[in-house]
Amino acid sequence: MPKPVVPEERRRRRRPTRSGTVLSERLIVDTALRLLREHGSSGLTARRLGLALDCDPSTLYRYFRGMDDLTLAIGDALIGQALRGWAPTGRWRADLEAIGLRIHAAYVAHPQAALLTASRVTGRAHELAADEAVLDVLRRAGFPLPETVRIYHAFIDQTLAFAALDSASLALPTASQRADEDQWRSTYARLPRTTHPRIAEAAPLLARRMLTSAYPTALDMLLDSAATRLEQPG
Amino acid sequence: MPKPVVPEERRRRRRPTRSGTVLSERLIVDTALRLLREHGSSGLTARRLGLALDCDPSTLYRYFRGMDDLTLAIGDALIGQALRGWAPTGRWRADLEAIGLRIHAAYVAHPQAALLTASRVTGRAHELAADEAVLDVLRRAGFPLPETVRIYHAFIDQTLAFAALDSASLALPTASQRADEDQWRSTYARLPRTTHPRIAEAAPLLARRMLTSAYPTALDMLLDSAATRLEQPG
DNA sequence: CCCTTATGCCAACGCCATTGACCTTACGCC
DNA sequence: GGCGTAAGGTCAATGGCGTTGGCATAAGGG
Repeated sequence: MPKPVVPEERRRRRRPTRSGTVLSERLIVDTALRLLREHGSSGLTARRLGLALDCDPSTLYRYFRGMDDLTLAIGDALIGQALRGWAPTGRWRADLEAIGLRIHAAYVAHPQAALLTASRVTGRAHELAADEAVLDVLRRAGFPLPETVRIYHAFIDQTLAFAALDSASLALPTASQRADEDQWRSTYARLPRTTHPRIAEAAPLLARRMLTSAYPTALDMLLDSAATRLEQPG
Repeated sequence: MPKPVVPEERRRRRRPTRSGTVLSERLIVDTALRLLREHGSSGLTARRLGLALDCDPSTLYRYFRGMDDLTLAIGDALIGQALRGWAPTGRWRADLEAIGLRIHAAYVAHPQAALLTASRVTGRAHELAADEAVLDVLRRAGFPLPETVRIYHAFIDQTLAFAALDSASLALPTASQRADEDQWRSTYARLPRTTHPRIAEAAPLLARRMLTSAYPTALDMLLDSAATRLEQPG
């Protein structure tokens, strides 16, 4: 049977590690984020984390049931970070845009971590707070309940989905991340007009646009559609 | 130095494995897809693949440079499957809807494999064909070139992003995949009305809707926005 | 101040991908 | 039809991984 994990708020004894550092959930998560940034999305290992914290890898199991549990904690930290200090303005479209862009930005700021967590539903505190905020904005805007739920679902999943996708390309090892303008040119602009005429004519525009995230555009289009329905119900 | 890999079309000798089966790229990829389905997205290992094919794990390195190379081959197979047999109807909105849903469906039909490949850009033949098709539909519909590129980018990334996200939840080990209605009830419906009033009032609707993919909704909203712009340029 | 037990540490297990050396047999050539 | 070559299957080994059970020790409540 696995060792029991004591929840952070119940922790009484704080016994320092042999080298003197005192562990905590917070410290572990922060260190994990650093390792992810430094060693890539597969660079977070119990052994490495133990090395970085100067403790035995097995000690981590006093704080998390396993690496997967730690992963979820990392995800919750990202969401918490995204909404810290946010407050609604009362203008529903601006508020939703802000929430979406903030969450997306928080994930993309830690692409290696986002890759591991963006598609996990944690049900933890920060995530619930974000959901409540989105629903509240929509209800106050005047959307009926079924429409609110419909839009909420599309909104939140689209945000997380783009966060994961955009993180994936950012987290690639820099060797294969020559996905800059030159890379796009060499892949798309050299296609012969005879076989791929549409790509050929669009190549310069594509080369410029594909370097950026499509999330802001997709978000605007989603909000366009919602606004139309608010004006013309049914 | 790693062993050289002979491309499939150059293969001359077909030496059977000790148990008599004759290997090929095709056979390996198909077996890999089966293993992924049976053992989950982390269940594809060289050892297991060797066991299933009745060959030594190291034999696989005669066919692929490594497991990552095999992963890309799997992704290529999925894309090919998505496009097989599609033809445009001339109605732009229906065509885009069909392309999006087909790609999304092909990935989600192999969620464990999709998880590994959906966010990898290959630039290979089938992917280029899909891009050309989307651009062609938009241009024929009458969108100006910059608008075409803008919508294309949002459309294709939205499709892939949702494919990855939806695959992720489908591919979870069945133990933690109690994300059915009961799970949603226990997570969301038990939140007190005092702290999370919006979630509380929406809980029944949420429990039903969150079980399905938000992609069709998000796709419709994107196409709504595009249609509006086509009618009212600028 | 003492006892309990939380918490850190150690050693070990069974996985994993990958490699280099070896061997055997299918095939192209004469 | 036989033969030499090298393609391709196999073996053994390396160093990494997550995770566990047992153990020692010191923190902190009483």
